[in-house]
Amino acid sequence: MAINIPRGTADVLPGEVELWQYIEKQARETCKLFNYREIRTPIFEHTELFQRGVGETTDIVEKEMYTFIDKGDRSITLRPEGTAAVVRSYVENKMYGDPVQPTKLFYIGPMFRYERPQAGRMRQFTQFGVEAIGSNDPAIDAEVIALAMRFYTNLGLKELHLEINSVGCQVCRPIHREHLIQHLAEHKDELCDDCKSRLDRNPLRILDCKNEKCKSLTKDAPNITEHLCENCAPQFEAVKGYLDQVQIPYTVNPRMVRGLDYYTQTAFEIMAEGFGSITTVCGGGRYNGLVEQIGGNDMPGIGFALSIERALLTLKSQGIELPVDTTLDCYLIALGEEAEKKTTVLLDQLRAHGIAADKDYLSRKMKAQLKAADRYGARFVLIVGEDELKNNVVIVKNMQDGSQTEVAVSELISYILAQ
RNA sequence: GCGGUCGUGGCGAAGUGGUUAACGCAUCGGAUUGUGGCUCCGACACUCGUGGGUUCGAUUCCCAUCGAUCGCCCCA
Repeated sequence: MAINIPRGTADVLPGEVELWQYIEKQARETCKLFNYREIRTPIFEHTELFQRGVGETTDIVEKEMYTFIDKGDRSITLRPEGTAAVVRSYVENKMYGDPVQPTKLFYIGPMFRYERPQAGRMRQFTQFGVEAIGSNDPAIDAEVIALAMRFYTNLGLKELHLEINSVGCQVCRPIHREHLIQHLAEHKDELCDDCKSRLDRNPLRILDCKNEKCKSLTKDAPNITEHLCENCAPQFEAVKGYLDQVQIPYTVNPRMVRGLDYYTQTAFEIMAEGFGSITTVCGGGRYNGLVEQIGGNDMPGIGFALSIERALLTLKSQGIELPVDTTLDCYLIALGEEAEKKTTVLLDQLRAHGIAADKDYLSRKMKAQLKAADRYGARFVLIVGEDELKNNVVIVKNMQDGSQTEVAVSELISYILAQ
């Protein structure tokens, strides 16, 4: 019995990998435009990093981490998200001391969460994320959002929809939380089972419930955006103002919450018409307590993360074709043993001059070789038979229009390069 | 962790309690002895996911198991 791929993982095969390369290139170029620099951190970290950074009571830490004990008896975890690790590196490498500030970083890489796979949710998935650490300026909140929007619009995604909210800070959020619990406590029995447990664990989540009864119960629940403190309220207003100025449309969703503990103030999600039940294609927000939480100074930060898998699914469901090049410059066909030797030399010369070239290795008939050339998207087929060998020429067949000409072997490279 | 659907050649997809298991695509060969994308002809299944049960007989019925997929929870 053959061994198959672990659940929730996927092979990216030739044909699809070109789409990945294209998307990753777009991500890097967008970051370049916004002056964010790439950082690569390990795929595993000490478990404690995520327990402290992401939060003990989050679903990620409670039940979704790939954690194991290594041979040195250390508890290690495959990273379930990128922010905690980037902040760890920021603190460890004392980036707050860099002359250039704020610290603007991005990463692209695999993340791991143990859960049931479904459309757009895998156990190993790939996130592109951005972090700006060291500035509390609401303009940088808008910049981070603009970066994500620019990335998606450059890919050609349509019907993007930005939702933002402020989840407050250590001052106003606990107060709002208490208000909410008081409001809901009266109707506790009417809440759905999930929300009953949320009441203690994460009451803000109840506002986000899709259950109709819960929706009606929270209809006149206190709104955090109306009870932000004197720091958070103007911050939120300023972020919205900057978004208006760069003409990024948004809707305020006072019920939007983030699943990770470290978020403060600005929270946002980008939604898109997409696949299955999941439409969130980017999530992010400000995390002003996180750096300190991980052992650094009190430094503000903001970032987002998006999944390349979801981006690809969304592009596909919107029928958007990415411009990928899968052509081959030359395909060589040899007829006879002597010609075979000759094409081996020609192949090497073509490649040495930067011309992508290939030949048959399955002893197929000429007809089948031409078919193969066609499949490879070859622009030219170079044919060498006995006559050509004798005259020191090569037949160059243009696969677009079917025309062909004889070219002297000595002229071949320059002829192809001129095309 | 819970629920729905599904599991037949490389891929897609019919089908029946009884024996030669359709078809389409792809692949290979031929029509066209050195010329592709069109057409025609031909070739191509040691286990119909795995294990067990019912039966004279199961790929078809039942049970279990594994896997895939979609959804819930939660999130990217």
